[in-house]
Amino acid sequence: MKLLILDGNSVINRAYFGVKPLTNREGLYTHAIYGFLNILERMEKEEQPEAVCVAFDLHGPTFRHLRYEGYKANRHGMPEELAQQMPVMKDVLRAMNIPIYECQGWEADDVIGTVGRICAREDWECVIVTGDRDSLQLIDDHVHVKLVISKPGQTTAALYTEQTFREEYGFEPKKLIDLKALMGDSSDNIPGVAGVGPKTAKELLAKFGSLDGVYEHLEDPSIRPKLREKLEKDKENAYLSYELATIRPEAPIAFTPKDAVIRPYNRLELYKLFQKLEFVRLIDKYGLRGAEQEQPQPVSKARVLPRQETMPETVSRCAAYLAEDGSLGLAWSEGVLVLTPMEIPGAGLCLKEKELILHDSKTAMHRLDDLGIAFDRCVFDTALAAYDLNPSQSDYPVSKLATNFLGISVDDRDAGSCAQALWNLFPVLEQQLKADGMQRLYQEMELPLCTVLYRMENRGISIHRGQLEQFGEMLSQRIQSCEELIFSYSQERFNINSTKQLGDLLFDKLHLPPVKKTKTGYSTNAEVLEKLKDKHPIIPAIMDYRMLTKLKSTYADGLIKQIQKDGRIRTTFQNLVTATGRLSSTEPNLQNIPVRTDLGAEIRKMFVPSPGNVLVDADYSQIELRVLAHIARDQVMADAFRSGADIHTATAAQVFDVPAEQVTPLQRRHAKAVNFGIVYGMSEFSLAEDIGVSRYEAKAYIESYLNNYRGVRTYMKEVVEQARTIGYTQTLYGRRRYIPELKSSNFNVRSGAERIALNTPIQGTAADIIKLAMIRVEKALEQAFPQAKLLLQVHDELIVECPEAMAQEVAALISREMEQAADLSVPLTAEAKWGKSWYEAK
DNA sequence: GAACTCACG
DNA sequence: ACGTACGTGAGTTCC
Repeated sequence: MKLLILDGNSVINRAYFGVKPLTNREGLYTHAIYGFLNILERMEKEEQPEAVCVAFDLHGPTFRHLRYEGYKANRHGMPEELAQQMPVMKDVLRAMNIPIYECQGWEADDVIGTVGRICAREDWECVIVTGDRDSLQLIDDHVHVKLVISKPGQTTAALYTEQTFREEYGFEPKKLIDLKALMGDSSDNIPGVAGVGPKTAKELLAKFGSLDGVYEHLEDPSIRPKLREKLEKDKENAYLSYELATIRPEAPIAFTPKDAVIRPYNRLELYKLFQKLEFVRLIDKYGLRGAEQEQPQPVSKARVLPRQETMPETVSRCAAYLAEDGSLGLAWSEGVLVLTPMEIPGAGLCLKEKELILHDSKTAMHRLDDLGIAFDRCVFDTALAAYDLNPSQSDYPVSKLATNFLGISVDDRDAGSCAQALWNLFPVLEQQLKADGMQRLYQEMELPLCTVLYRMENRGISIHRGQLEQFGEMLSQRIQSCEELIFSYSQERFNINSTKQLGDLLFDKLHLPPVKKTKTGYSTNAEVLEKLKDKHPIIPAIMDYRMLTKLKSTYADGLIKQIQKDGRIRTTFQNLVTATGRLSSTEPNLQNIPVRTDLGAEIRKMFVPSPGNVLVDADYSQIELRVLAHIARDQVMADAFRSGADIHTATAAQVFDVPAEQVTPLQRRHAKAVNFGIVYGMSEFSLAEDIGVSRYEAKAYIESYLNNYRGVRTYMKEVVEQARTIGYTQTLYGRRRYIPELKSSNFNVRSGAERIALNTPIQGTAADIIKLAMIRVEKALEQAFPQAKLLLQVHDELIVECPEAMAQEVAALISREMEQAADLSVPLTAEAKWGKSWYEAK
């Protein structure tokens, strides 16, 4: 068992100097707290302790800590910005249920030493986190020190054990006191012996072993007369320094390691504090989103199961967890079993006919595959359930769920504890899903989809490597001539990829008018370049360069790297990532393959079917607007869709009050922009920007739009209002997203939240519908055309490969299944095409 | 690691 | 008066 104790003053001091000053809108400094939490999180991750606590000096950050950092302290001994953060820091720790130890008349070091000694007595390992080398004297076989070293931009920590200390210093940790007694420590007001520095002190110790040893051998001939004189003169100081440097591990504190065992956060308190500190990202990171609405969790809902030698074959349901190191934990109603990676092959494990509880089932299925363990049915995925309960978190490790839902502490590396936790989490999460009205969403959409995604990932898609390489070579040539053109204009060579260098050239040397600024300098993005393209011939060349290098590095070179031995590329579909319920795609991302430019779309020619097959590509037509028409119950928009008309033309006809036949292409283009913008909660400013009309005109468009689509106007207002009241917004199928920022007093934060509240039900419902469609398509193909395989999903589009001969029928089946996936008040249409490449099928 | 840019729906 | 469109992932530069 391991306890982590932070030297609070030292750590917050490191944090304070390690990050840029930051205040919240009330002017309260927050950066030291942020940095402290960062270090705490890092240390917990690296050390995986069972218990955590913090020691503080009672009088706040001391003069010596600051001097140590080279900081010129004011007359109060510490900067106001740090002093201010101390009480809030302690509040945060209290909300995290991390005990704080401090003791009148005793320094934090003494308290830490005391804690270390008690740990040793109870056979706990104690790891001290500090930025201060003083604590190194406490090292023994139970006590280790994690020394935090902050360099600009990064913070690392080195673990010191007896051995590593000895390697660095050449003597035992306790002798650090003798060293200090001799050399002193100006930052700590320890005088030492005048004229004796680190080098001499080390030499003396190496020879005579200790301070006493040095004075016993004062007459030793190896001590030069001058040095002997200094030592004699400051003997008293040396022994005083010895006392001062000695940490006294006898502070009168009530402590046992059990007091510090990691407990669940006080979620509501921590949530409120993070809100106050405006640590919005931490709210998600700590899984606190929606904490306002929750009932307090019971202390512990977990059952501890006894370890067993084997799992009986009669067990019909079990939880299985694969730890990072490859060991497998199994937990069932009576017991828990752990198999190390070495034991797994010989265990003859068969999980067929068992109902499995998995954590991130899609990944788990791949890994079980790799191990050759047969399995069949996953009845619950704990990570997926946690994601559905709150999709805004950054990740869903078992440790986090165990803390939040069971009130226990679990090490993510311990397969047995994790399996046990999964077993215990299952009923709790299921109950919570039910309570939040997401049981059907989970059982009928999310869980079945995992198997579909798992199969799609296994299948991959075939890529024409040769053509892709050829395309890359062509790009290289074009990039080179583009570069030459740019340098002929710039009169100097520079790194075109560097926005800093490019900005300097365009706006300082060539004196082009800066259009926009970023946090760090001039903006040079496509939008800016577009506005400048007529002002200097270098601009179009840069635009070309950007396009070409993007295609080369991300797509040509990037995809080639990912091609596997069988000529296929396999993406990972992330189903636990987005806040809206969409999927995402990584390594590689196959959801952002170019299509908008002709040259980019060439990439799609390299995505090809297996021999003898075709790719069928089916996409929903205007699914988000149809969803909007349905959810907003907008009769006018619904009628437009029912009539089968082009929605942008119909919108233009409404907005500009002309017959549909008389809508000009420009009017249609503007109406299309409004249709899109509405879905995102766009302002008139942005619309004006987008379509190049005055703000005044843009406002008139929106007004006219909302006057015609009355249902949409009402919806926009009501959906935000409801979200503010209940704390979350939801899709047609009950998927939730908590949006606490709706109550922010910061205009920007609140406005952003309102747009999210408006957009999420639309984007999320569309995502739900295509998920249902995927399950239907996979099933229908399996039955009717088993050679046809679903390969990719791109938000509103499915890509299937099938033998050429059945293309037409398969296409018809896919579009039918997609269209019937949801029953809305407007028709849902999906068009399917096919061809010998993705390019042709689109 | 943060910032910037750009690819997609 | 504010600052100005939702959701993603990847490559590059710079501190």
